[in-house]
Amino acid sequence: MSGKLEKTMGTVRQKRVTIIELSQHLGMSKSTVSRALNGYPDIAEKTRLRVKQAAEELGYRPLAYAQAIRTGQARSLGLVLNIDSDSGHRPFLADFLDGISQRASEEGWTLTVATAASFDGVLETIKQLVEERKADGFILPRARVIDPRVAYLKRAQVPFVLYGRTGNSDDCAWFDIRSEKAMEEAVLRLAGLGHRRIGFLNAYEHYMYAQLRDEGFRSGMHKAGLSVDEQLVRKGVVSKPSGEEFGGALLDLDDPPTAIVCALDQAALGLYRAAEKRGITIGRDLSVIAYDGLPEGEYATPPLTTFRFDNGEAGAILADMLLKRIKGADVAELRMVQEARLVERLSHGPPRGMS
Amino acid sequence: MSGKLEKTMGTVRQKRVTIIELSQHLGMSKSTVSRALNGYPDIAEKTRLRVKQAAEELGYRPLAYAQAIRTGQARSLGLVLNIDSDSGHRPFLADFLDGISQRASEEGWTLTVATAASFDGVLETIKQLVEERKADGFILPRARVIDPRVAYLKRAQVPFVLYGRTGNSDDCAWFDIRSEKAMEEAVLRLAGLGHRRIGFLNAYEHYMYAQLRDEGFRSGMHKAGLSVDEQLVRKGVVSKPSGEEFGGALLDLDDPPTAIVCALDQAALGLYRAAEKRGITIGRDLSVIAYDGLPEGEYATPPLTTFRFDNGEAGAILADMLLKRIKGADVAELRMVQEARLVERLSHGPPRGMS
DNA sequence: TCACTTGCCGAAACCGGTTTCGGTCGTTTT
DNA sequence: AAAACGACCGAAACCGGTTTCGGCAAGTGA
Repeated sequence: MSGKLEKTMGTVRQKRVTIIELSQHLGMSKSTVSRALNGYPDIAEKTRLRVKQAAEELGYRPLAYAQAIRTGQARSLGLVLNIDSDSGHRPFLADFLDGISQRASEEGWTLTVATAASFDGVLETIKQLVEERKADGFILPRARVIDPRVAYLKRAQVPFVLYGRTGNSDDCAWFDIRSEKAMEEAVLRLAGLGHRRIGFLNAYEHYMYAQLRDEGFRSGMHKAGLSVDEQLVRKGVVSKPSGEEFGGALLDLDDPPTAIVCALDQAALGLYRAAEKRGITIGRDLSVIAYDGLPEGEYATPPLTTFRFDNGEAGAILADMLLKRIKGADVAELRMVQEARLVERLSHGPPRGMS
Repeated sequence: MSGKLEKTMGTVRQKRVTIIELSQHLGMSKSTVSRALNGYPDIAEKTRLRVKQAAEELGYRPLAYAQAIRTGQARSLGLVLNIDSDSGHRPFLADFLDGISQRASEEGWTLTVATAASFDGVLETIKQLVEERKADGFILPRARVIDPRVAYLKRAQVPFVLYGRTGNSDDCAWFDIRSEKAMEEAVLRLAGLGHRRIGFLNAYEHYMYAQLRDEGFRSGMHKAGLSVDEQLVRKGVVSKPSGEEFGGALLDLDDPPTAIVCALDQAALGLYRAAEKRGITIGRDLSVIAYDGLPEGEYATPPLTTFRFDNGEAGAILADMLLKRIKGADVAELRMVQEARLVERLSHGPPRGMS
């Protein structure tokens, strides 16, 4: 019988069994209990079993923050989002989060999420989390070519993993989807259908992925034996309105493209509007291939051909990497790329007049 | 000069200034420093200023977990998601999260997110978080009529707020959107256009919102002077496939409805497919009004008329309530409802033959 | 048989804060 | 002028764990 400790009256905050109570119940010192539970080798196996069983019975669970004060680990992964970020990136979040926190949970870790209103705010928030030690490491979504988050975390010696590469990610752990390959494939496929004037709606070039997708686009054009008309490539189109604006600009050219590759589904969706306003039928007069796999794309008219990747998987991989990194793994072994998968729908086809 | 503490060599984990160092720097005891920073009244204002300034200069920031061990608060809000939940609910998440963590950040709190694979798992995860004290309170999305999370948290005396009401939420804090009102309005509007046979595709009735929407639907029918044909109301349709199945069933009736109200956009989107397969044109042969404001709805053909609510706002409100609740506010003052806004698009109109 | 390990555990220090308690000093009351 | 008081701060306990260190008893080798 454990006795003596259930005396507290009804309304008091649920009593919790502490390590001291557990040790008293067992008739041994709390240091022994602690070491038994934490797998120290100088505890007899028999004792360890007794302790574990009693802990189970009494429902003992150590306070995370009490442990942290000595170990220095909060057992929490940090993720800082910024709100004003182009909404094109938002839909990912749900799956991404699931992936991360699922993997974290398996190890008894949790995910600490914070948001900031601007990219500068993100850095500030990360600093705060680091200084208060609310997170032991960070997942950094949407790597930038020059990324101040990376600079800070390196200096502060805090573990992190990148979703995407940076301009110089030699000494970083990262995971990325080879979206440049997807862009190349998009171009090649369009060229294969007979398109020769192919446009490209890209994102802001301070995002590393935008730079990579640009390379992919150009590489595809090169492989297809086509030359890039710089008039047909536009940057900074990451939203529906900008997609409509820049996409429309391409359509209004004297010699408009017969196909447009979009780095983002959102841009393509904006382009749809521009085309509609001009009486251009996508899939017939104009081919479009994009990237992201947003649910809206499936319902657009015509359904949008796009590249998709499971962001839940990405989240899980990143969480796994970060966990390993925190536990001391070398960055060199924490790098990984995967391919996006083409979802062929009806927004692309042979150029008008060739069908 | 603070002196003496910068001796550590290069590669060591960034040195942090502790309260002891700060107190030494100031030439006073650490208890005085602590109380000065925490606003105790027995500290001279002049002293408090000196301390605050020095803290600022040295960049002192207390460790969250070191504070927690004495105060018992981790300064973190808990949110436990379940993965297998019908995907119809997922898109909300991004905005919702933003809202929560934004509000939390303003108070120096963070958001701890965990996921579970099943609803039972959610309860287990919450228990774990509570016992380890990784969160001081919880936001419970998607209240159920009988909600085990509520039962547990009440017993454990842990603060929480509900997103939605439960069957008996008298002694709970909650925020909800009056979706029953939306359903009523949908019916009234359809009836006003001349519809008399109106169907209803509802969600699982163990969700409180489903029960409320059912009431709203019936209330609308009643106010319109229409009687409810039970044949035309179906439950448990929360996904695209089930929307197609159950929606199709309604369309296949001998005397099919001329309009269908959907408790969820996902259901409506499934219904769109069913209609398409049967050669029925939505907006002309069949009117549809749904609820959620998913982005897909805007791109569906025809664009879906639906009720929308800003989930970022909901998140912020819930976080605010939870914070207040944790600080001791009474549940009676922590209740709030808001209305969803109708987004009129092209999926509804007068019944065939009346236009 | 005695010194030397080795296995196992308890005592106590420690982590970095917060909170309680009591003491000093200048000021007011009587 | 003594007593009472209030403002202000320091010493020390405390929170609930983890980790270091030392000691005892049994086992081992010479």
